[in-house]
Amino acid sequence: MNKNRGRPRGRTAPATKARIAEKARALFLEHGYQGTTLRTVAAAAEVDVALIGYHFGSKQGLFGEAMNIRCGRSTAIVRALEGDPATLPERLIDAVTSLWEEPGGGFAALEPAALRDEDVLRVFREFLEREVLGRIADHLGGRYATDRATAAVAVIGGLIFTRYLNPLASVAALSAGDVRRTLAPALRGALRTPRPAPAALLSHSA
Amino acid sequence: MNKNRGRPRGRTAPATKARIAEKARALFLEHGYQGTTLRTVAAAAEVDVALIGYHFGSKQGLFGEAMNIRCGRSTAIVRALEGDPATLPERLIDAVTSLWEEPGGGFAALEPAALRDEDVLRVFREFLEREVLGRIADHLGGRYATDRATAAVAVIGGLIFTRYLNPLASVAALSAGDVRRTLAPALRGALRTPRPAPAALLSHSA
DNA sequence: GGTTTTTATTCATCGCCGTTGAATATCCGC
DNA sequence: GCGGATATTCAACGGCGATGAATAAAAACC
Repeated sequence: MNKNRGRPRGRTAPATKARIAEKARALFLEHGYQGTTLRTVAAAAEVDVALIGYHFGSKQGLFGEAMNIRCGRSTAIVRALEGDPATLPERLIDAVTSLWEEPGGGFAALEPAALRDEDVLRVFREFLEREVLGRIADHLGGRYATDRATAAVAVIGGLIFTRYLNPLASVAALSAGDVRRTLAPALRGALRTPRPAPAALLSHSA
Repeated sequence: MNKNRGRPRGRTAPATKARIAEKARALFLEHGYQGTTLRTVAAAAEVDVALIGYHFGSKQGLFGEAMNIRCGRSTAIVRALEGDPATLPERLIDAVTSLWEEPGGGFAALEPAALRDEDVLRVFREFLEREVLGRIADHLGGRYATDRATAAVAVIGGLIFTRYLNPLASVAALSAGDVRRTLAPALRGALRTPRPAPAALLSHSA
């Protein structure tokens, strides 16, 4: 009976999906994850709600795909790994700050308030685990690669946390260059191949 | 007509309200803000959902009252600052892990999911700024004290973030001793007095 | 070129959520 | 002992994310 149902004329698939993702991204950036409902996304894309489920499976799926469009699968990290190992810490830190702060960068417009819910945090967790830790460990290689990459990820996560997610005045106030200068020694320490721990450090404290 | 309706016998007000807040607190800590529904709180307190609205106004009101019960401050950081400067990073890291993991420790019961709420985040921000950054900067002294303390706080914030608030498998899986061993080089790098930056590092990247 | 399968879309509905208004039973000041 | 304040349950509302069925176009098949 109804007319609007069924596959529309001449629409080759991906245009609609891309339009949904685009509108969703704009709304997520403006109102955060919670503040964006599938129904408003559907309305913005002039589409039925259920189509979002069809294309993206769930709201989380939509969020993941919509946000990964422009943040480009973090090729920034990959690029940072190439080049002089002596200045690797500086390049990694720049990659992170530019991810947020470059005009086209993925998370530029994300309000701290938009970052607080569990689903968004999960995205960062997966980003850090897969894109950052995995690639750094692969790049380092050797006996302690995982330990060194873990330490590096903790430092990078600290930068993200104290500058963007839950900004401390003293970190957020730094320029990108200041961040590089201030945090590079820590990251360099994290990446350094560990000497077998001296006994003095093991008979540590309490 | 109905039987259970109306004010019950002999109940003077605040017992019920306190019971609700208590159950709510436990559930918020266990499942986070989102993961806790008013209906489960009501069920745990053996009360109708609407009574929560009556006593607390809204879910946020309930959260605020339930969580504001206590906040303990710790002197662990101060103690860590005393002693051999050579092993200061190790002591600082131990102070943080023991804050969470010691049985009586202040944040032991905080589930990661509780991070969602703005008030909880503010507690961590103030903890890092006042308790950690301030004390470390005071203790270090000298020309670059603030920069060095900022870097240290970023590393410590990274530990808190990647281990407790938004746990990455590779960080959360470490023992407290592993954390010390893995992260101490990064923290040591952060605390090192910076040499005036060589030009090679400033003409850095892109 | 007709038939079948796959793809893209809307429609209808489900169960849960937080909130709100009304009903009702007890307590308390007068 | 009566009238308002208080404490509680009941019932419903609108909005959310999800899902299954219906349907129409396109693609694949023979």
